[in-house]
Amino acid sequence: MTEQSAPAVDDVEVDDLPEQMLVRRDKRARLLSDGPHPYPVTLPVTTTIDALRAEYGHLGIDEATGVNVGVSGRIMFIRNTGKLCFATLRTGTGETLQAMLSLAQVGEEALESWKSLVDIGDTVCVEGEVITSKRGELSVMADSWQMAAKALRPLPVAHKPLGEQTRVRQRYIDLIMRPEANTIARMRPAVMASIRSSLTGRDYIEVETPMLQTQHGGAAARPFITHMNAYDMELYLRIAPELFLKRCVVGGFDRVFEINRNFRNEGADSTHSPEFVMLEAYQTYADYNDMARITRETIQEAALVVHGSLQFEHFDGTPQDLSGEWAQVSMFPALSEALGREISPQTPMEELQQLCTQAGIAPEKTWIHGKFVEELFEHHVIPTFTGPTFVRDFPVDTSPLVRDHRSIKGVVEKWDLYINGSETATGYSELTDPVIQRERLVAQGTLADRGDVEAMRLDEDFLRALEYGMPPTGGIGIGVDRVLMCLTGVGIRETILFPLVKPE
RNA sequence: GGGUCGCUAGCUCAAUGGUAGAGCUGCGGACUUUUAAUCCGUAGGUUCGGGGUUCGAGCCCCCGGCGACCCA
Repeated sequence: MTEQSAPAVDDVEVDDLPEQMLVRRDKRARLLSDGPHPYPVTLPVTTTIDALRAEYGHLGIDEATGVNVGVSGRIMFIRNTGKLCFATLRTGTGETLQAMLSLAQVGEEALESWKSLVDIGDTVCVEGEVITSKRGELSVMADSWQMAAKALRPLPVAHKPLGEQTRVRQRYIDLIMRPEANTIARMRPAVMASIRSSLTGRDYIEVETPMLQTQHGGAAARPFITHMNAYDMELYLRIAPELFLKRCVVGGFDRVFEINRNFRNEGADSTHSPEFVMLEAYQTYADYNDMARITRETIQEAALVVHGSLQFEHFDGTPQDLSGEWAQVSMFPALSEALGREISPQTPMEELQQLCTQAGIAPEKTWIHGKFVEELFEHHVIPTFTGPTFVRDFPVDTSPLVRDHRSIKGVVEKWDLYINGSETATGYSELTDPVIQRERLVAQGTLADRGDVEAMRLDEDFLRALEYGMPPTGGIGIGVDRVLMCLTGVGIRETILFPLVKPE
Protein backbone atom coordinates (compact mmCIF):
# COMPACT_ATOMS: atom_id res chain seq x y z
CA MET A 1 0.00 0.00 0.00
CA THR A 2 1.62 3.26 -1.12
CA GLU A 3 1.11 6.54 0.66
CA GLN A 4 -0.51 8.02 -2.41
CA SER A 5 -3.13 5.33 -2.79
CA ALA A 6 -3.98 4.95 0.89
CA PRO A 7 -6.14 8.07 1.23
CA ALA A 8 -8.11 7.15 -1.87
CA VAL A 9 -8.91 3.74 -0.40
CA ASP A 10 -9.91 5.38 2.88
CA ASP A 11 -12.23 7.71 1.03
CA VAL A 12 -13.97 4.80 -0.65
CA GLU A 13 -14.40 3.07 2.71
CA VAL A 14 -15.77 6.21 4.35
CA ASP A 15 -18.20 6.72 1.49
CA ASP A 16 -19.47 3.20 2.07
CA LEU A 17 -20.35 3.89 5.70
CA PRO A 18 -23.99 4.06 6.68
CA GLU A 19 -25.44 7.55 6.64
CA GLN A 20 -25.54 7.83 10.42
CA MET A 21 -21.81 7.27 10.73
CA LEU A 22 -21.09 9.79 8.01
CA VAL A 23 -23.24 12.32 9.83
CA ARG A 24 -21.36 11.77 13.05
CA ARG A 25 -18.00 12.04 11.32
CA ASP A 26 -19.16 15.34 9.89
CA LYS A 27 -20.17 16.53 13.35
CA ARG A 28 -16.74 15.58 14.63
CA ALA A 29 -15.15 17.65 11.88
CA ARG A 30 -17.34 20.62 12.73
CA LEU A 31 -16.45 20.28 16.41
CA LEU A 32 -12.77 20.22 15.48
CA SER A 33 -13.04 23.41 13.42
CA ASP A 34 -15.57 25.39 15.48
CA GLY A 35 -15.36 23.78 18.92
CA PRO A 36 -15.93 22.56 21.48
CA HIS A 37 -13.21 20.01 20.84
CA PRO A 38 -14.71 16.52 20.28
CA TYR A 39 -11.91 14.80 22.22
CA PRO A 40 -10.53 17.27 24.78
CA VAL A 41 -7.53 16.46 26.92
CA THR A 42 -9.27 17.51 30.12
CA LEU A 43 -12.60 18.84 31.35
CA PRO A 44 -13.82 20.82 34.37
CA VAL A 45 -15.32 17.78 36.09
CA THR A 46 -15.78 18.40 39.81
CA THR A 47 -17.96 15.46 40.83
CA THR A 48 -19.66 12.30 39.62
CA ILE A 49 -23.22 11.36 38.82
CA ASP A 50 -23.14 8.79 41.62
CA ALA A 51 -21.97 11.39 44.14
CA LEU A 52 -24.68 13.85 43.07
CA ARG A 53 -27.34 11.15 43.34
CA ALA A 54 -26.11 10.25 46.80
CA GLU A 55 -25.99 13.84 48.02
CA TYR A 56 -29.06 15.34 46.33
CA GLY A 57 -31.22 12.33 45.55
CA HIS A 58 -33.63 13.32 48.31
CA LEU A 59 -34.55 16.73 46.81
CA GLY A 60 -38.19 17.41 46.01
CA ILE A 61 -39.76 19.16 43.03
CA ASP A 62 -38.37 22.31 41.43
CA GLU A 63 -35.66 22.97 43.99
CA ALA A 64 -32.44 24.93 43.52
CA THR A 65 -29.32 24.21 45.55
CA GLY A 66 -27.12 27.13 44.61
CA VAL A 67 -24.34 24.55 44.19
CA ASN A 68 -22.39 24.64 40.93
CA VAL A 69 -20.72 21.50 39.61
CA GLY A 70 -19.07 20.11 36.51
CA VAL A 71 -20.24 16.60 35.70
CA SER A 72 -19.86 14.23 32.78
CA GLY A 73 -21.81 11.25 31.47
CA ARG A 74 -22.90 9.36 28.38
CA ILE A 75 -26.10 10.56 26.75
CA MET A 76 -28.72 7.81 26.72
CA PHE A 77 -31.78 9.89 25.80
CA ILE A 78 -32.26 13.36 24.39
CA ARG A 79 -35.41 15.46 24.58
CA ASN A 80 -35.07 18.77 22.82
CA THR A 81 -37.78 21.40 22.79
CA GLY A 82 -37.38 24.75 21.11
CA LYS A 83 -35.58 26.64 23.84
CA LEU A 84 -35.08 23.99 26.52
CA CYS A 85 -33.17 20.75 26.02
CA PHE A 86 -33.04 17.70 28.27
CA ALA A 87 -30.56 14.85 28.15
CA THR A 88 -30.29 11.78 30.34
CA LEU A 89 -26.64 11.23 31.26
CA ARG A 90 -25.59 7.83 32.48
CA THR A 91 -22.47 6.70 34.24
CA GLY A 92 -20.77 3.31 34.27
CA THR A 93 -22.66 2.14 37.35
CA GLY A 94 -25.99 2.75 35.63
CA GLU A 95 -26.75 5.83 37.71
CA THR A 96 -28.35 8.67 35.73
CA LEU A 97 -28.55 12.42 35.91
CA GLN A 98 -30.50 14.87 33.79
CA ALA A 99 -28.75 17.69 32.01
CA MET A 100 -30.88 20.75 31.18
CA LEU A 101 -29.87 23.44 28.71
CA SER A 102 -32.09 26.49 28.46
CA LEU A 103 -31.77 29.32 26.03
CA ALA A 104 -31.82 31.81 28.89
CA GLN A 105 -28.94 30.10 30.68
CA VAL A 106 -26.49 28.94 27.98
CA GLY A 107 -27.29 31.44 25.22
CA GLU A 108 -28.31 30.98 21.63
CA GLU A 109 -24.96 29.84 20.27
CA ALA A 110 -24.36 27.08 22.82
CA LEU A 111 -27.95 25.85 22.54
CA GLU A 112 -27.79 25.70 18.74
CA SER A 113 -24.47 23.84 18.73
CA TRP A 114 -25.87 21.43 21.32
CA LYS A 115 -28.89 20.71 19.15
CA SER A 116 -26.91 20.28 15.97
CA LEU A 117 -23.77 18.49 17.21
CA VAL A 118 -24.79 16.27 20.13
CA ASP A 119 -26.10 12.74 19.59
CA ILE A 120 -27.26 9.90 21.78
CA GLY A 121 -24.13 7.99 22.76
CA ASP A 122 -21.88 11.05 23.06
CA THR A 123 -20.24 11.69 26.39
CA VAL A 124 -20.66 15.29 27.44
CA CYS A 125 -19.68 17.51 30.34
CA VAL A 126 -22.05 20.15 31.68
CA GLU A 127 -21.24 22.87 34.17
CA GLY A 128 -24.05 24.44 36.13
CA GLU A 129 -26.27 24.44 39.17
CA VAL A 130 -27.67 21.30 40.77
CA ILE A 131 -31.46 21.58 40.68
CA THR A 132 -34.56 19.47 40.37
CA SER A 133 -36.96 19.94 37.47
CA LYS A 134 -40.65 20.66 37.71
CA ARG A 135 -41.17 16.91 37.53
CA GLY A 136 -38.68 16.38 40.35
CA GLU A 137 -35.84 14.97 38.23
CA LEU A 138 -32.38 15.65 39.67
CA SER A 139 -30.65 17.81 37.06
CA VAL A 140 -27.80 20.12 36.32
CA MET A 141 -29.01 23.37 34.75
CA ALA A 142 -26.11 24.05 32.44
CA ASP A 143 -24.28 27.34 32.18
CA SER A 144 -22.11 25.72 29.51
CA TRP A 145 -21.46 22.35 27.93
CA GLN A 146 -18.48 20.63 26.35
CA MET A 147 -17.98 17.41 24.46
CA ALA A 148 -16.06 14.74 26.39
CA ALA A 149 -16.08 12.12 23.63
CA LYS A 150 -17.96 12.32 20.33
CA ALA A 151 -19.38 8.92 19.39
CA LEU A 152 -18.92 8.05 15.72
CA ARG A 153 -21.19 5.02 15.92
CA PRO A 154 -24.84 5.08 16.99
CA LEU A 155 -25.84 3.04 20.02
CA PRO A 156 -28.42 0.27 19.61
CA VAL A 157 -31.99 1.27 20.43
CA ALA A 158 -32.43 1.38 24.17
CA HIS A 159 -35.89 -0.12 24.23
CA LYS A 160 -35.28 -3.46 22.56
CA PRO A 161 -33.16 -6.29 23.97
CA LEU A 162 -29.69 -6.46 22.49
CA GLY A 163 -28.93 -9.39 20.19
CA GLU A 164 -26.85 -12.15 21.74
CA GLN A 165 -24.12 -11.66 19.16
CA THR A 166 -23.65 -8.01 20.00
CA ARG A 167 -23.78 -8.69 23.71
CA VAL A 168 -20.93 -11.17 23.62
CA ARG A 169 -18.82 -9.80 20.77
CA GLN A 170 -19.12 -6.15 21.75
CA ARG A 171 -19.36 -6.34 25.51
CA TYR A 172 -18.70 -2.60 25.78
CA ILE A 173 -22.08 -2.00 24.14
CA ASP A 174 -23.67 -4.55 26.46
CA LEU A 175 -22.17 -2.72 29.43
CA ILE A 176 -23.45 0.64 28.19
CA MET A 177 -26.94 -0.57 27.35
CA ARG A 178 -27.79 -3.28 29.88
CA PRO A 179 -27.60 -2.53 33.60
CA GLU A 180 -27.64 -6.26 34.32
CA ALA A 181 -24.41 -6.74 32.34
CA ASN A 182 -22.88 -4.02 34.41
CA THR A 183 -24.05 -5.57 37.66
CA ILE A 184 -22.63 -8.97 36.74
CA ALA A 185 -19.31 -7.48 35.66
CA ARG A 186 -19.03 -5.66 38.99
CA MET A 187 -20.15 -8.74 40.90
CA ARG A 188 -17.12 -10.75 39.81
CA PRO A 189 -14.48 -8.64 41.56
CA ALA A 190 -16.73 -8.47 44.63
CA VAL A 191 -16.92 -12.26 44.70
CA MET A 192 -13.17 -12.59 44.12
CA ALA A 193 -12.50 -10.20 47.00
CA SER A 194 -14.96 -12.06 49.21
CA ILE A 195 -13.32 -15.41 48.49
CA ARG A 196 -9.87 -13.97 49.23
CA SER A 197 -11.20 -12.50 52.44
CA SER A 198 -12.87 -15.79 53.45
CA LEU A 199 -9.59 -17.63 53.06
CA THR A 200 -7.13 -15.07 54.38
CA GLY A 201 -9.49 -14.71 57.35
CA ARG A 202 -8.86 -18.40 57.97
CA ASP A 203 -5.07 -17.87 57.87
CA TYR A 204 -4.58 -18.99 54.27
CA ILE A 205 -1.68 -17.52 52.26
CA GLU A 206 -2.20 -16.65 48.58
CA VAL A 207 0.50 -17.73 46.14
CA GLU A 208 0.97 -17.66 42.39
CA THR A 209 2.17 -20.76 40.58
CA PRO A 210 3.07 -21.29 36.91
CA MET A 211 0.53 -20.96 34.13
CA LEU A 212 3.14 -22.12 31.62
CA GLN A 213 4.05 -25.66 32.55
CA THR A 214 6.52 -28.12 31.07
CA GLN A 215 4.07 -30.91 31.76
CA HIS A 216 0.41 -30.58 32.51
CA GLY A 217 -1.17 -32.28 35.47
CA GLY A 218 -3.45 -31.94 38.45
CA ALA A 219 -6.66 -32.67 36.57
CA ALA A 220 -8.08 -34.83 33.81
CA ALA A 221 -8.31 -32.44 30.87
CA ARG A 222 -6.87 -31.79 27.45
CA PRO A 223 -4.33 -28.96 27.56
CA PHE A 224 -3.48 -26.14 25.20
CA ILE A 225 0.01 -26.60 23.83
CA THR A 226 2.32 -23.72 23.02
CA HIS A 227 5.95 -23.33 22.09
CA MET A 228 8.78 -21.53 23.84
CA ASN A 229 11.34 -20.25 21.37
CA ALA A 230 14.25 -19.70 23.78
CA TYR A 231 14.32 -23.31 24.94
CA ASP A 232 12.80 -24.64 21.71
CA MET A 233 10.36 -26.77 23.65
CA GLU A 234 6.66 -27.33 23.98
CA LEU A 235 4.90 -25.85 26.99
CA TYR A 236 1.40 -26.41 28.29
CA LEU A 237 -1.04 -23.83 29.56
CA ARG A 238 -1.98 -25.15 32.93
CA ILE A 239 -5.14 -27.16 33.43
CA ALA A 240 -4.80 -26.88 37.23
CA PRO A 241 -2.34 -25.48 39.80
CA GLU A 242 -2.70 -28.50 42.09
CA LEU A 243 0.74 -30.08 41.75
CA PHE A 244 2.48 -26.77 42.47
CA LEU A 245 0.27 -25.90 45.41
CA LYS A 246 1.06 -29.29 46.92
CA ARG A 247 4.76 -28.49 46.50
CA CYS A 248 3.99 -25.38 48.57
CA VAL A 249 2.40 -27.56 51.24
CA VAL A 250 5.48 -29.76 51.29
CA GLY A 251 7.50 -26.57 51.66
CA GLY A 252 5.64 -25.56 54.79
CA PHE A 253 2.63 -23.53 53.63
CA ASP A 254 0.09 -25.09 55.95
CA ARG A 255 -2.81 -23.17 54.45
CA VAL A 256 -2.34 -22.01 50.88
CA PHE A 257 -4.54 -20.95 47.97
CA GLU A 258 -4.43 -19.54 44.49
CA ILE A 259 -7.09 -17.87 42.35
CA ASN A 260 -6.18 -17.77 38.72
CA ARG A 261 -6.98 -18.84 35.20
CA ASN A 262 -6.97 -22.46 34.05
CA PHE A 263 -7.08 -23.45 30.39
CA ARG A 264 -8.72 -26.55 29.02
CA ASN A 265 -8.73 -27.40 25.36
CA GLU A 266 -12.26 -28.73 25.28
CA GLY A 267 -15.70 -27.64 24.15
CA ALA A 268 -17.31 -24.32 24.87
CA ASP A 269 -20.97 -24.20 25.88
CA SER A 270 -23.23 -22.51 28.41
CA THR A 271 -21.32 -24.07 31.33
CA HIS A 272 -17.82 -24.47 29.87
CA SER A 273 -15.29 -21.84 28.86
CA PRO A 274 -11.82 -22.79 27.57
CA GLU A 275 -10.35 -20.36 30.08
CA PHE A 276 -11.94 -20.15 33.49
CA VAL A 277 -11.09 -18.95 36.95
CA MET A 278 -10.37 -21.54 39.59
CA LEU A 279 -9.73 -21.23 43.28
CA GLU A 280 -7.63 -24.02 44.71
CA ALA A 281 -6.91 -24.19 48.42
CA TYR A 282 -5.03 -26.68 50.57
CA GLN A 283 -5.07 -27.01 54.33
CA THR A 284 -2.90 -29.38 56.35
CA TYR A 285 -4.51 -31.49 59.05
CA ALA A 286 -7.86 -31.06 57.33
CA ASP A 287 -9.83 -33.74 55.47
CA TYR A 288 -12.53 -33.62 52.84
CA ASN A 289 -15.20 -33.00 55.47
CA ASP A 290 -13.40 -29.91 56.72
CA MET A 291 -12.93 -28.71 53.15
CA ALA A 292 -16.63 -29.16 52.38
CA ARG A 293 -17.46 -26.89 55.29
CA ILE A 294 -14.95 -24.24 54.17
CA THR A 295 -16.33 -24.42 50.62
CA ARG A 296 -19.90 -23.94 51.78
CA GLU A 297 -18.93 -21.05 54.04
CA THR A 298 -16.84 -19.40 51.34
CA ILE A 299 -19.69 -19.53 48.82
CA GLN A 300 -22.23 -18.43 51.42
CA GLU A 301 -20.05 -15.49 52.42
CA ALA A 302 -19.78 -14.46 48.75
CA ALA A 303 -23.56 -14.64 48.39
CA LEU A 304 -23.98 -12.46 51.45
CA VAL A 305 -21.58 -9.89 50.00
CA VAL A 306 -23.43 -9.55 46.69
CA HIS A 307 -27.02 -10.31 47.71
CA GLY A 308 -27.06 -9.59 51.44
CA SER A 309 -28.85 -12.88 51.97
CA LEU A 310 -28.45 -16.60 51.35
CA GLN A 311 -31.93 -16.68 49.87
CA PHE A 312 -32.11 -14.52 46.78
CA GLU A 313 -33.40 -14.43 43.23
CA HIS A 314 -31.60 -14.87 39.95
CA PHE A 315 -31.94 -12.13 37.34
CA ASP A 316 -34.81 -14.07 35.76
CA GLY A 317 -36.61 -14.26 39.11
CA THR A 318 -35.75 -17.89 39.88
CA PRO A 319 -35.30 -18.32 43.64
CA GLN A 320 -31.98 -19.67 44.91
CA ASP A 321 -31.46 -20.89 48.45
CA LEU A 322 -27.88 -21.36 49.65
CA SER A 323 -28.74 -21.23 53.34
CA GLY A 324 -28.07 -23.79 56.04
CA GLU A 325 -26.15 -27.04 55.73
CA TRP A 326 -26.05 -28.52 52.24
CA ALA A 327 -27.20 -32.01 51.26
CA GLN A 328 -24.66 -34.83 51.04
CA VAL A 329 -25.08 -38.04 49.07
CA SER A 330 -22.68 -40.92 48.60
CA MET A 331 -22.13 -41.84 44.96
CA PHE A 332 -22.46 -45.64 44.91
CA PRO A 333 -25.42 -45.92 47.32
CA ALA A 334 -27.27 -43.06 45.58
CA LEU A 335 -26.72 -44.61 42.14
CA SER A 336 -27.76 -48.02 43.45
CA GLU A 337 -30.97 -46.56 44.79
CA ALA A 338 -31.72 -44.69 41.55
CA LEU A 339 -31.17 -47.83 39.45
CA GLY A 340 -32.87 -50.18 41.89
CA ARG A 341 -29.87 -52.52 41.91
CA GLU A 342 -26.59 -52.69 43.75
CA ILE A 343 -23.74 -50.81 42.05
CA SER A 344 -20.32 -50.98 43.67
CA PRO A 345 -16.68 -50.62 42.68
CA GLN A 346 -16.82 -54.39 42.15
CA THR A 347 -19.70 -54.33 39.65
CA PRO A 348 -18.48 -55.95 36.40
CA MET A 349 -17.66 -53.63 33.48
CA GLU A 350 -20.08 -55.48 31.18
CA GLU A 351 -22.95 -54.67 33.51
CA LEU A 352 -22.01 -50.96 33.58
CA GLN A 353 -21.68 -50.87 29.79
CA GLN A 354 -25.11 -52.39 29.46
CA LEU A 355 -26.61 -49.85 31.87
CA CYS A 356 -25.05 -47.01 29.87
CA THR A 357 -26.49 -48.37 26.65
CA GLN A 358 -29.92 -48.62 28.26
CA ALA A 359 -29.63 -45.01 29.40
CA GLY A 360 -28.67 -43.86 25.90
CA ILE A 361 -25.12 -43.00 26.92
CA ALA A 362 -22.56 -43.77 24.23
CA PRO A 363 -19.39 -45.06 25.94
CA GLU A 364 -16.02 -44.05 24.55
CA LYS A 365 -13.13 -46.43 24.08
CA THR A 366 -11.00 -44.77 26.74
CA TRP A 367 -13.59 -45.09 29.51
CA ILE A 368 -12.54 -47.04 32.58
CA HIS A 369 -14.69 -48.54 35.32
CA GLY A 370 -15.09 -45.39 37.40
CA LYS A 371 -15.88 -43.29 34.33
CA PHE A 372 -18.90 -45.50 33.58
CA VAL A 373 -20.07 -45.07 37.16
CA GLU A 374 -19.68 -41.30 37.02
CA GLU A 375 -21.53 -41.08 33.71
CA LEU A 376 -24.39 -43.18 35.06
CA PHE A 377 -24.48 -41.03 38.16
CA GLU A 378 -24.60 -37.82 36.13
CA HIS A 379 -27.43 -39.21 34.05
CA HIS A 380 -29.59 -40.78 36.77
CA VAL A 381 -28.94 -38.92 40.02
CA ILE A 382 -27.71 -35.37 39.42
CA PRO A 383 -30.95 -34.20 37.75
CA THR A 384 -32.81 -35.14 40.95
CA PHE A 385 -30.91 -32.63 43.12
CA THR A 386 -33.01 -29.75 44.36
CA GLY A 387 -30.44 -27.66 46.24
CA PRO A 388 -26.65 -27.46 46.61
CA THR A 389 -25.47 -31.04 47.03
CA PHE A 390 -22.13 -32.64 47.89
CA VAL A 391 -21.60 -35.91 46.03
CA ARG A 392 -19.15 -37.95 48.08
CA ASP A 393 -16.87 -40.94 47.69
CA PHE A 394 -15.83 -41.24 44.06
CA PRO A 395 -14.33 -44.24 42.23
CA VAL A 396 -10.63 -44.57 42.88
CA ASP A 397 -9.54 -45.08 39.28
CA THR A 398 -10.77 -41.67 38.10
CA SER A 399 -9.26 -39.75 41.00
CA PRO A 400 -5.53 -40.45 40.93
CA LEU A 401 -4.55 -37.64 43.30
CA VAL A 402 -6.97 -38.53 46.11
CA ARG A 403 -6.41 -40.88 49.04
CA ASP A 404 -8.43 -44.06 49.53
CA HIS A 405 -11.49 -43.81 51.71
CA ARG A 406 -10.61 -44.59 55.32
CA SER A 407 -13.30 -47.30 55.59
CA ILE A 408 -15.00 -47.97 52.22
CA LYS A 409 -13.12 -50.13 49.71
CA GLY A 410 -12.72 -48.98 46.11
CA VAL A 411 -13.62 -45.33 46.60
CA VAL A 412 -11.68 -42.23 47.52
CA GLU A 413 -12.36 -39.33 49.86
CA LYS A 414 -13.52 -36.93 47.19
CA TRP A 415 -16.67 -34.87 46.78
CA ASP A 416 -18.10 -32.77 43.99
CA LEU A 417 -20.45 -29.90 44.82
CA TYR A 418 -23.39 -29.53 42.46
CA ILE A 419 -25.43 -26.34 42.37
CA ASN A 420 -28.25 -26.08 39.81
CA GLY A 421 -26.94 -29.20 38.08
CA SER A 422 -23.55 -27.64 37.51
CA GLU A 423 -20.31 -28.90 39.07
CA THR A 424 -19.26 -25.90 41.10
CA ALA A 425 -16.52 -27.22 43.39
CA THR A 426 -14.59 -30.35 44.25
CA GLY A 427 -12.75 -31.39 47.39
CA TYR A 428 -10.43 -34.14 48.60
CA SER A 429 -8.56 -35.74 51.35
CA GLU A 430 -5.31 -35.56 49.43
CA LEU A 431 -3.17 -38.58 48.67
CA THR A 432 0.08 -38.13 50.57
CA ASP A 433 1.73 -41.56 50.23
CA PRO A 434 4.40 -41.00 47.55
CA VAL A 435 4.60 -44.69 46.65
CA ILE A 436 0.86 -45.03 45.97
CA GLN A 437 0.90 -41.67 44.19
CA ARG A 438 3.62 -42.95 41.88
CA GLU A 439 1.64 -46.09 41.13
CA ARG A 440 -1.45 -44.01 40.31
CA LEU A 441 0.45 -41.68 38.00
CA VAL A 442 2.18 -44.55 36.26
CA ALA A 443 -1.27 -45.99 35.59
CA GLN A 444 -2.34 -42.60 34.21
CA GLY A 445 0.69 -42.63 31.94
CA THR A 446 -0.43 -45.99 30.58
CA LEU A 447 -3.88 -44.52 29.84
CA ALA A 448 -2.23 -41.59 28.09
CA ASP A 449 -0.13 -43.96 26.00
CA ARG A 450 -3.35 -45.73 25.04
CA GLY A 451 -4.71 -42.48 23.66
CA ASP A 452 -6.56 -40.87 26.55
CA VAL A 453 -5.74 -37.23 25.86
CA GLU A 454 -7.08 -36.22 29.28
CA ALA A 455 -4.88 -38.57 31.29
CA MET A 456 -2.10 -37.12 33.44
CA ARG A 457 1.58 -37.51 32.75
CA LEU A 458 4.12 -38.59 35.31
CA ASP A 459 5.52 -35.51 37.05
CA GLU A 460 8.81 -36.68 38.56
CA ASP A 461 9.49 -33.47 40.44
CA PHE A 462 6.04 -33.56 42.01
CA LEU A 463 6.67 -37.13 43.18
CA ARG A 464 10.10 -36.12 44.44
CA ALA A 465 8.45 -33.37 46.49
CA LEU A 466 5.95 -35.82 47.97
CA GLU A 467 8.81 -38.11 48.90
CA TYR A 468 10.06 -35.41 51.26
CA GLY A 469 6.75 -35.81 53.09
CA MET A 470 3.43 -33.95 52.88
CA PRO A 471 1.32 -33.81 56.05
CA PRO A 472 -2.32 -34.93 55.96
CA THR A 473 -4.00 -32.35 53.75
CA GLY A 474 -7.44 -31.43 52.51
CA GLY A 475 -7.83 -29.67 49.17
CA ILE A 476 -10.56 -27.88 47.22
CA GLY A 477 -11.13 -26.39 43.83
CA ILE A 478 -13.94 -23.88 43.37
CA GLY A 479 -14.94 -22.69 39.90
CA VAL A 480 -15.34 -18.95 40.36
CA ASP A 481 -17.30 -18.59 37.11
CA ARG A 482 -19.65 -21.32 38.30
CA VAL A 483 -20.12 -19.54 41.63
CA LEU A 484 -21.08 -16.40 39.69
CA MET A 485 -23.52 -18.51 37.68
CA CYS A 486 -25.28 -19.69 40.83
CA LEU A 487 -25.37 -16.14 42.19
CA THR A 488 -26.86 -14.70 38.98
CA GLY A 489 -28.48 -17.56 37.05
CA VAL A 490 -26.79 -16.56 33.80
CA GLY A 491 -24.62 -18.74 31.54
CA ILE A 492 -20.86 -18.85 31.91
CA ARG A 493 -20.33 -16.59 28.90
CA GLU A 494 -22.33 -13.88 30.61
CA THR A 495 -20.17 -14.10 33.73
CA ILE A 496 -17.04 -13.56 31.64
CA LEU A 497 -16.58 -10.06 30.24
CA PHE A 498 -14.87 -11.18 27.06
CA PRO A 499 -15.49 -14.87 26.45
CA LEU A 500 -13.68 -16.49 23.57
CA VAL A 501 -15.71 -16.21 20.37
CA LYS A 502 -14.93 -17.29 16.86
CA PRO A 503 -13.86 -14.36 14.68
CA GLU A 504 -16.71 -12.83 12.69
C1' G B 1 -20.22 -35.45 16.36
C1' G B 2 -26.03 -35.56 15.15
C1' G B 3 -30.69 -32.83 14.73
C1' U B 4 -33.78 -28.33 14.79
C1' C B 5 -33.99 -23.14 14.28
C1' G B 6 -31.89 -18.37 13.06
C1' C B 7 -28.79 -14.53 10.09
C1' U B 8 -33.17 -8.71 6.17
C1' A B 9 -31.91 -0.70 7.19
C1' G B 10 -27.49 1.90 12.51
C1' C B 11 -30.73 -1.36 16.36
C1' U B 12 -35.06 -4.76 17.18
C1' C B 13 -38.08 -7.25 13.88
C1' A B 14 -41.98 -8.02 9.44
C1' A B 15 -42.60 -9.60 4.35
C1' U B 16 -48.11 -16.78 -0.33
C1' G B 17 -42.07 -17.63 -5.16
C1' G B 18 -44.37 -11.59 -7.84
C1' U B 19 -42.65 -3.36 -6.44
C1' A B 20 -38.20 -5.61 0.37
C1' G B 21 -41.66 -2.86 4.99
C1' A B 22 -42.54 -1.07 10.38
C1' G B 23 -40.92 1.01 15.08
C1' C B 24 -36.87 3.35 17.17
C1' U B 25 -32.35 5.84 15.41
C1' G B 26 -30.69 9.67 11.54
C1' C B 27 -31.72 14.18 8.60
C1' G B 28 -35.13 18.96 7.91
C1' G B 29 -38.94 21.78 10.58
C1' A B 30 -42.23 23.27 15.22
C1' C B 31 -42.08 23.44 20.53
C1' U B 32 -38.88 26.67 27.66
C1' U B 33 -40.23 21.21 32.12
C1' U B 34 -39.24 16.64 29.04
C1' U B 35 -38.73 11.19 31.19
C1' A B 36 -38.55 5.73 25.29
C1' A B 37 -41.04 13.67 24.95
C1' U B 38 -44.69 14.94 21.16
C1' C B 39 -46.20 16.64 16.17
C1' C B 40 -45.16 17.37 10.64
C1' G B 41 -41.88 16.04 6.68
C1' U B 42 -37.86 12.93 4.84
C1' A B 43 -33.74 9.63 3.90
C1' G B 44 -31.99 4.88 4.69
C1' G B 45 -30.95 -2.18 1.69
C1' U B 46 -24.85 -6.40 -1.98
C1' U B 47 -31.75 -9.72 2.48
C1' C B 48 -24.46 -13.77 5.94
C1' G B 49 -21.21 -15.70 1.40
C1' G B 50 -21.15 -18.84 -3.09
C1' G B 51 -23.69 -21.84 -6.61
C1' G B 52 -28.39 -23.85 -8.61
C1' U B 53 -33.92 -24.27 -9.96
C1' U B 54 -37.38 -20.58 -12.05
C1' C B 55 -40.13 -15.90 -16.64
C1' G B 56 -39.09 -14.18 -11.60
C1' A B 57 -35.73 -16.12 -5.20
C1' G B 58 -35.29 -12.67 1.22
C1' C B 59 -38.44 -17.14 0.52
C1' C B 60 -37.22 -23.41 -2.87
C1' C B 61 -32.48 -26.82 -3.55
C1' C B 62 -26.95 -27.62 -2.75
C1' C B 63 -22.18 -26.03 -0.51
C1' G B 64 -19.87 -22.88 3.03
C1' G B 65 -19.62 -19.17 7.43
C1' C B 66 -21.38 -17.53 12.23
C1' G B 67 -24.74 -18.33 16.21
C1' A B 68 -28.84 -20.36 19.52
C1' C B 69 -31.34 -24.63 21.43
C1' C B 70 -31.84 -29.94 21.99
C1' C B 71 -29.46 -34.80 21.76
C1' A B 72 -24.97 -37.72 22.34
